[in-house]
Amino acid sequence: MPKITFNRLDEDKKERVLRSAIEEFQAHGFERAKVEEIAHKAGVAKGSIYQYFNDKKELFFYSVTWTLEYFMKIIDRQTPLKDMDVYDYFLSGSRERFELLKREPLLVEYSMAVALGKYGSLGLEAYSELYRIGEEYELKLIANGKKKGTIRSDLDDKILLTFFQGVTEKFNMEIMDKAKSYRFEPTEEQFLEIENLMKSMVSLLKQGMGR
Amino acid sequence: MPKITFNRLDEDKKERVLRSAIEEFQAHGFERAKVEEIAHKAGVAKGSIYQYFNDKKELFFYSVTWTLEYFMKIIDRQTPLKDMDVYDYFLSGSRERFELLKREPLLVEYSMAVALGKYGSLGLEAYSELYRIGEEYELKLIANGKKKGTIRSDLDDKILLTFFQGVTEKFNMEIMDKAKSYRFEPTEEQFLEIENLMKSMVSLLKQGMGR
Amino acid sequence: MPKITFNRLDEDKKERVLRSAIEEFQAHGFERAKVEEIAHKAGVAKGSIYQYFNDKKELFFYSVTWTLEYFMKIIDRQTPLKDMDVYDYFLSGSRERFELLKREPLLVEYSMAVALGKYGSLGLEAYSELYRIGEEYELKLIANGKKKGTIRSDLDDKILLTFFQGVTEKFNMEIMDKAKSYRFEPTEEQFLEIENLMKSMVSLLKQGMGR
Amino acid sequence: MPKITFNRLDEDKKERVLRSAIEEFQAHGFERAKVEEIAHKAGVAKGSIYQYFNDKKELFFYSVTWTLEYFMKIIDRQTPLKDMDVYDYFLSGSRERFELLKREPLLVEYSMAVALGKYGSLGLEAYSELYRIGEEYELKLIANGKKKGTIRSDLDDKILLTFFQGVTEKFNMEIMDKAKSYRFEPTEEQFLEIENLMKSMVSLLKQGMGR
DNA sequence: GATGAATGAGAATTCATTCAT
DNA sequence: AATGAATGAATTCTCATTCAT
Repeated sequence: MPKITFNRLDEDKKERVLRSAIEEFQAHGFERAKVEEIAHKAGVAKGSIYQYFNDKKELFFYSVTWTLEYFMKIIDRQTPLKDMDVYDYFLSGSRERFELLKREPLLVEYSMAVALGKYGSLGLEAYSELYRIGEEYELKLIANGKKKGTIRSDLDDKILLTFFQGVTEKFNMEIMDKAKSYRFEPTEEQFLEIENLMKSMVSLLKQGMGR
Repeated sequence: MPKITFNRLDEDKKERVLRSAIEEFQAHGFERAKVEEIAHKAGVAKGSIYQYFNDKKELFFYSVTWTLEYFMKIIDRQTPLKDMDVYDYFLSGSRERFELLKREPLLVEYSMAVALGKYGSLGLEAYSELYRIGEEYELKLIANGKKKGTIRSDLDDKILLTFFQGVTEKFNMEIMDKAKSYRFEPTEEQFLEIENLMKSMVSLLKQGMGR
Repeated sequence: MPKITFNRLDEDKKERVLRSAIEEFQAHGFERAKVEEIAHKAGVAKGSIYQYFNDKKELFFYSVTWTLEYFMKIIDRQTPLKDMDVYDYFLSGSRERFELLKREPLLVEYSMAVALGKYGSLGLEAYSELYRIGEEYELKLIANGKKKGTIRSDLDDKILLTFFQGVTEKFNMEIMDKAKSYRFEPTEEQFLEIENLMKSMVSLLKQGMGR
Repeated sequence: MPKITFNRLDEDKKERVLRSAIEEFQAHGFERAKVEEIAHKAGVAKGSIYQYFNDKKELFFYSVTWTLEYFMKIIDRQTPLKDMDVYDYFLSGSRERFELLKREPLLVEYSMAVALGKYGSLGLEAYSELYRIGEEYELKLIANGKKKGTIRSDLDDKILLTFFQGVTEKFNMEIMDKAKSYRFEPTEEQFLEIENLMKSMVSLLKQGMGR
């Protein structure tokens, strides 16, 4: 969706532009984010932004897409997932996210913000595809769980999914908040707090969904 | 927080102004909401808005406050709550919200949007007080539950709260979505679907948190 | 120039309105002075101001006129002046102004501000008449002085007037500044400082203009 | 104090903008001066003004600063001044000002207006520094005069300064008024009138301050 | 391709003045 | 006569986007 000009740029500049955009969007929201400021932070001229993208909206969309693709690559690499247990899925996801958060706080927060609808319809549009994929996958896990007998079968799959999502979303946000406050050099103690949080949640999930 | 002039207005006009504002904010977000449009919808002159509020931001804040107070009054009236069970609390809350949604879809959606952070820091500021109150209350219910033996005591109260909130928030949004799509004249069947949703969730909550 | 309505008011209210106006004009200048604020300070409704005056400009003009008339009355009462010496005139004027300043700092400062052109063409218009009268009088004194031999006759009357005005204006401002800083209860010492200032100036005037 | 953008402009455009601003401010005062009009006169777009300055106030400040700096350069060039006599100082200053007035009536009038407080606190702020410098210099001349015996020593330096300033300010305004009315092509006769005015004033100053 | 100055549509805000009660 | 809510013209300021260099 960016113009060809953008693709021809060297990776470094591309990344600078996108990260500047994300920082600015996160800091001020879409409307109040200034193209000039984005350009400045990226070390390029304001006009250049318009050589790369048709308009601010397109830059926003692409910054979201880019972020999600970044995660997809990582997640793809990390999760063989076939026949994984829902609980393990959740656990592994959280652990990854925690690691990721230390490495890429900006991107993690950005994707969360978009996912939670903080950018309104704009963000959801860009996000919807990924969302659908994740949901599909989770439903598969739930179906598997039922078959294997690790998940109660008296409730509808959709309902179990809602439950699962509710718990994991909230929990992930909690972890993010914690991790953010530890930001630089999380101590062993803090790491354990996070671990504990995750285990408790799995316990709740398991007990709630289990038969 | 509005100017005295606003308070002296007759109820009808006050409400028209606030509802117009809420509609506009919901439709376009804070930044893109136009004061002129709000005034027009309310049937007053643009300048009048500035006789009532110092600026757009103040109008926004007050529209949120007003919405929340509207709910508080209703909820106060409906919930004696002393020694209520967490599960019942949730159930009763949801039922109320469902009723409310039919009566006041605009306000319910608005408060949800604010609560979920869709208006960014702006909204959270206005909302934070109410949020704290709700949380406190829920913590009390959890503590009670533990004493009475209806809630497992191997987990921290804070963690149980996170679980509780995660499930209920998601669930409420689901209910809202359903209700919105039925909007006018929900059939018996649809009503049952909602009922079922609520019961399932209580079951999940109970099993997850119960001992 | 005010409407009949204004003249029918009791003295107290008239004065409150005018003084409020003057305060506001002095504090913020004509453009930024708010009619609402003037009304509020005077304890009347904004609309009432428009029952008294056609518009803000008229209120301003009248406040200037009123101030000048206030001074005229006092000066008339105090100066029999026939055949007075220029130096005595100056001295007496200054002394009066000093006394006045303690009693009516607002009005004195206001008239000075108007006279010095701080209200632009607006103020000068209202002031011009009084200015002409004062100048005429001073020219007469100068002519007298020449006849009596107390003023050098090698210079033009107009030039001597310019000199006289330059010195007295500056000097009066100096006195005003001093007096303002002493505002409440000027001590004996401070009074002497003012006295000294006045005498020095007369000496300079006398020596400069004298033969 | 202007933004970098302004500094990068070519001299011609910079000057057009500043002169337009000054014209507009002089014609209508700060409050009623319209940014749009300034831009129009300068032949640039309204928005451009805001690329150059943060707001109208900043434009005003800079227009004053620029004017004063313009004079400083000229005056620096013209006055070696070491050990100059107060009277000569005055005379030279006036002559310069007269010349300047023919060349730059707009700037001279503007600086006078600012100096005389016609722009209220706004203008004085920008002007105060220069004012202090001038005053300091004049005090030095007075002290010198006393030492050399050309100035009476029975009066305080500060008082003599006040006298000096009062006379020169008024006189300069008189010269300005005259010059303005002759504007283009002052005849020999008119020039003599001005000369005469200056000489008379020096005589008055000398006699007043001399021993 | 890069740059950054120029543009102007668009929105918020102000406040003198009007006018119904 | 008094009041104060209503009005909208007028102005400042913002910033995405264009375009000449």
